[in-house]
Amino acid sequence: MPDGAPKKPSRIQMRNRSLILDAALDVFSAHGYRGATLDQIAEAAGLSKPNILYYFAGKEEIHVTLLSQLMETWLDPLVEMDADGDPMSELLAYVQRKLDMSRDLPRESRLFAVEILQGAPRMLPHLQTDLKPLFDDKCAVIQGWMEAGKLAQIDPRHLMFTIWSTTQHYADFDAQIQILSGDDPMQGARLHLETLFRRLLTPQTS
Amino acid sequence: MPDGAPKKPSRIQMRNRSLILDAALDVFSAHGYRGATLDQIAEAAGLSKPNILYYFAGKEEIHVTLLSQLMETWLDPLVEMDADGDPMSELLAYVQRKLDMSRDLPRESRLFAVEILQGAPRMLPHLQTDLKPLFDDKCAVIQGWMEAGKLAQIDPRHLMFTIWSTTQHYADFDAQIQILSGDDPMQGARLHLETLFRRLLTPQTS
DNA sequence: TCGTAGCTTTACCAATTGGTCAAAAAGCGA
DNA sequence: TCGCTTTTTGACCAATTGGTAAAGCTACGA
Repeated sequence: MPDGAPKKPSRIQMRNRSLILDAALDVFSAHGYRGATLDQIAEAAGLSKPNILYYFAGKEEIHVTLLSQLMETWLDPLVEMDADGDPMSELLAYVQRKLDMSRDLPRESRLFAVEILQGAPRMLPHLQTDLKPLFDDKCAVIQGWMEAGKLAQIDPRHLMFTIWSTTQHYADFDAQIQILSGDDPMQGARLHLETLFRRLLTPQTS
Repeated sequence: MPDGAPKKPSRIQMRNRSLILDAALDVFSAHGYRGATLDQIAEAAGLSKPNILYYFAGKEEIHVTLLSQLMETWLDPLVEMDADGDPMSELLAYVQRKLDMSRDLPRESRLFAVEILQGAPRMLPHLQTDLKPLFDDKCAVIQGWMEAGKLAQIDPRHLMFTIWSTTQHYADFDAQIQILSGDDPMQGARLHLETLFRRLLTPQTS
């Protein structure tokens, strides 16, 4: 029995674990951590509650697993922003990738939002170790672009906040947007944000 | 016993009801409706649980009362936007008022956010009857300003979404911002948003 | 000062919660 | 097919939940 061998998971394990995580994503993103119940998750997954606890040690482990997986997905669009590419194209492409995520992964966006809203009790370490260095790095890249005259001057950190808030808003506040928006909001959002950030970032040759 | 007389509330009633609502704002904004418990609210208010239920019929009534009161406060900055004022000043002032609310009333902002995030189950009627007409009205005003050449052209509805998301972000995602922001974020936000919306809305005389 | 309306508390529900356990069932390699 | 591991289940538990009932306390006008 070599101690480090984690024993590859069976097909059943793979299937049920992802069944559970998918159900948990539904429930946690809709009710927050405290508002979610194992019974809801079990029913949504089509499994019995004790069976859920056969695959995960407890409610918290499910939540933490979900958040850890999400962190990667969430940072990916920012990682892809290339310091050597064309500044305006890179930033606009980043905005579009973030907007795509709001459209394609609204549950994940809400899970993230509700966690931060509640003070990020289970995610502060992740934010410190994963997000913070990446954020500082990319802000420096943007600062460099601005100093090179490729983009209009603006505080890079607040620029990032603006990108995040405007794009994620379409997932997180969907209920409100559905009420106020006439036609398909997402198509309009695409054009709107493209215009917004182009006007904001186009350098003025005085 | 004249039936329509609601009998003015005593001083004790006034004090305890507002004590409860303030405590409930803490708890609901931090955990959402399902995640909040009457015991938490009772402890935060410094009253016993049965005493809480003497003033409110139940958990839901507390929540609904809170949301109803909030709706007024929340719409007020938009109501104040004057169709007869200077367009650019009016819009920039609106942005600053919204940002002030994020700084001064972060709990209220989060209560609103968490309610919308979870599908606005207890607020859809309010949004329909209170927010929607006001929103349509103000969008028409902005549209008029743009057609008069006072502001650069952009979809007024998405402009409103952008104002809401960028300003409320500083209250709702405070936990994240604290990690990523060096100095006081609010002062930076003020300047950033002023620049942002000025660049976005300044008409280009081609 | 006393009575009564308004306020508060103690004791208590029934339902739901996260979680346990042992036994049953289902897979599955030989 | 056998025998063993993995998976699933039903019964159960202590703690917490929203809420109730009734008794006790307090303020305050007559």
